[in-house]
Amino acid sequence: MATLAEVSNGTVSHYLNHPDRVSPEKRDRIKKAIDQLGFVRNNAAWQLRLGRSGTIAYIAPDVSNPFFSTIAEGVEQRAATHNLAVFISNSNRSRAREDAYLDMFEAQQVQGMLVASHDPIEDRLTQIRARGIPSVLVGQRAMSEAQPSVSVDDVAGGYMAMKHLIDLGRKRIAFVGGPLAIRQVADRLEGAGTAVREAGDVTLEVLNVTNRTITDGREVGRALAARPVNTRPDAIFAVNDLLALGLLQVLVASGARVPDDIALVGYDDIEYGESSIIPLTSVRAPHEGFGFAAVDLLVSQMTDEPPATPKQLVFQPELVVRASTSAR
Amino acid sequence: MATLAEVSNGTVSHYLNHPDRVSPEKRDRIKKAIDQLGFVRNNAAWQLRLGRSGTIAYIAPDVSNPFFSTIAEGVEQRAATHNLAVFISNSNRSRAREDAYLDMFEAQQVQGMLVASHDPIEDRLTQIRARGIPSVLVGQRAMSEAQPSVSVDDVAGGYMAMKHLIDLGRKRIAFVGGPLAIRQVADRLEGAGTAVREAGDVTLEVLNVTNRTITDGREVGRALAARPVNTRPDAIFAVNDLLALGLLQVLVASGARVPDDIALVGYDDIEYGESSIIPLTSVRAPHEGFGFAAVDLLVSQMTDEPPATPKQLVFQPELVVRASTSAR
DNA sequence: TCGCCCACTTGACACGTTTCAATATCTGAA
DNA sequence: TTCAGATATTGAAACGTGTCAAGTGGGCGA
Repeated sequence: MATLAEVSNGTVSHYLNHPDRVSPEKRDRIKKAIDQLGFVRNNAAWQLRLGRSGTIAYIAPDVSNPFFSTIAEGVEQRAATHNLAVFISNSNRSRAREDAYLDMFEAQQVQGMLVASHDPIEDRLTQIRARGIPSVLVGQRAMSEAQPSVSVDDVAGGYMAMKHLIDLGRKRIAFVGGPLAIRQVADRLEGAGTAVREAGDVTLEVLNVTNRTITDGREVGRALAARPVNTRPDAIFAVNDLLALGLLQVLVASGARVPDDIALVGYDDIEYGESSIIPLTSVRAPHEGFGFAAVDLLVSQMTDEPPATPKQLVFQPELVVRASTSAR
Repeated sequence: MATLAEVSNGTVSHYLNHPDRVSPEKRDRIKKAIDQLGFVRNNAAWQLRLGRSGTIAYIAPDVSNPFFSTIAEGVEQRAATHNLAVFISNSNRSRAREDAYLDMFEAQQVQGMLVASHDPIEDRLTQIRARGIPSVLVGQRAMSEAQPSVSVDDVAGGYMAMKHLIDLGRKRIAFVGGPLAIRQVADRLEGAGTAVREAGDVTLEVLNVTNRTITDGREVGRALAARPVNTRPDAIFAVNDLLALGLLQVLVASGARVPDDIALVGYDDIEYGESSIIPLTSVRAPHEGFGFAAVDLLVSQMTDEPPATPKQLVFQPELVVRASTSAR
């Protein structure tokens, strides 16, 4: 490359990084050579020399869940303003793949990681941080003070959802979600439990699932539909919208009237909830703000400024009431 | 690192790559040093030395469209079996960002790219291929023989959808989609047009949109709802499910009966179509197979085996009829 | 004892870039 | 004319790894 333009590679480097420092004549020669060869700067070498990669990673448990892909979009947008590229990856809810990606990104020398995980992963992130790569936990409040996180107050969200159902006069309420080892799930259930205890005369049944997908929702829906009518719950709080959509689909198909027979509340307020069979009441967290805030927090760590905002950002959710809990 | 274990870096390298070639004693010393330092192989240097990165890229126009995120999942899964990591990126339907990502991935020395684009991008891919990085066009059939692609027969799909509406007896049909510069859109319209011409007594109105999102669908929906009833179409073919969902939502809210007043067909058969207000009739392409096939095609190029399958894979779509076109 | 082979280890080099000190060339003022 | 200073260019060093030829030493057979 440098030889084709008949200049030293030092000059080529200057051309690329400080074009003003190179004479118009060589500038031309180099430009011509670049075009001719279709030259692209080798990033591996560049990284090696500079010691930084200009990239950050976003690890999501499930890209096909709109909740996470919406966040991804916010992340990308904000990262672009910082001249950072984002590697999105999909752990498919598998801790093993999460680990593999963490390893890979560390080797890849990303400058920071945004990790949305369902598993307890803070220890791992602490190790990685010790080796110089900062991270932000997304969607799960960090236990440790040192670990920044961006999350929703899930206890409040759970309370909100359950209170709403109770205020509608429902008595036999089901909570669909799991596993309880997942922090977000446990928190939402905790909030819900508080509301139930306050009410006094309401029973709460917990229906466990493993994956929190539409498919899981359908399965629980079928199980409920198979029950004798008088043992069915009269309201359901689903731990996320995907589950709620699956439930809704099967319940409606089986002839149950929503919300008359069964009222339904979801969580996350994904875009498709609004256009579902019965538009879905849901607990909404500000998705876009999520991505933005996470990137800002990460960047403030990367640049070593003392972060202006508190390290653990907790958004307050809000309840969006739609047809699935209110007769039209 | 090497100094801590008191061995040469050559030995460390052997330990990492040919552990059998290093004595048990040093093996221990090195292992200890690795643990103590939390050593992770520097990927930049590794890449630089080896000249390959072990990664491929998947560029999608819109990660939040489930059609693309479902493909992403298939891609990941298949790539994992080849020991390849996948960088997913989101061009947000912007050609400029698409270009930026192509540059970045080339500099990153990915070993191959899967590109799902709405824009004519083959020239760009040809250049990149000339510099040694193979690619597979996803969702759009390549014009050039040399460019592998995985796509759906969109002309057939468009024909199918329109034929279905015509067979229902609909006469004033609208096609919602755009811009026509997008190959997929043009193909689907072409197929639809053929069905209309065959029928003879059916009129086709084309309603243009720019982004093919739920939001765009809602907008067109509002415009239609504002029309006097007798000038409204009695059936709509939306160029993708997102549009269809947006349309559906607004039309139903405005009191139109679907499918009685207006029948509606979408395209892609995303998961949420089935659980929408009125379950959506749609043209289905095998998403998962898509991702698998694309990775296989890419790998066969990377390894230089003559690819066993033909280079341009075209899947045949199938029509999934649901409530939005059939009274229950 | 000598020589040979084997197992293990080493050190130098290369990959493609940036940076930096050093050199070469030019400009304008004294 | 000379010299200080600016400007333009160069070459070497360094980043962290894998590879390879070369080296060390030990064991074993003759």
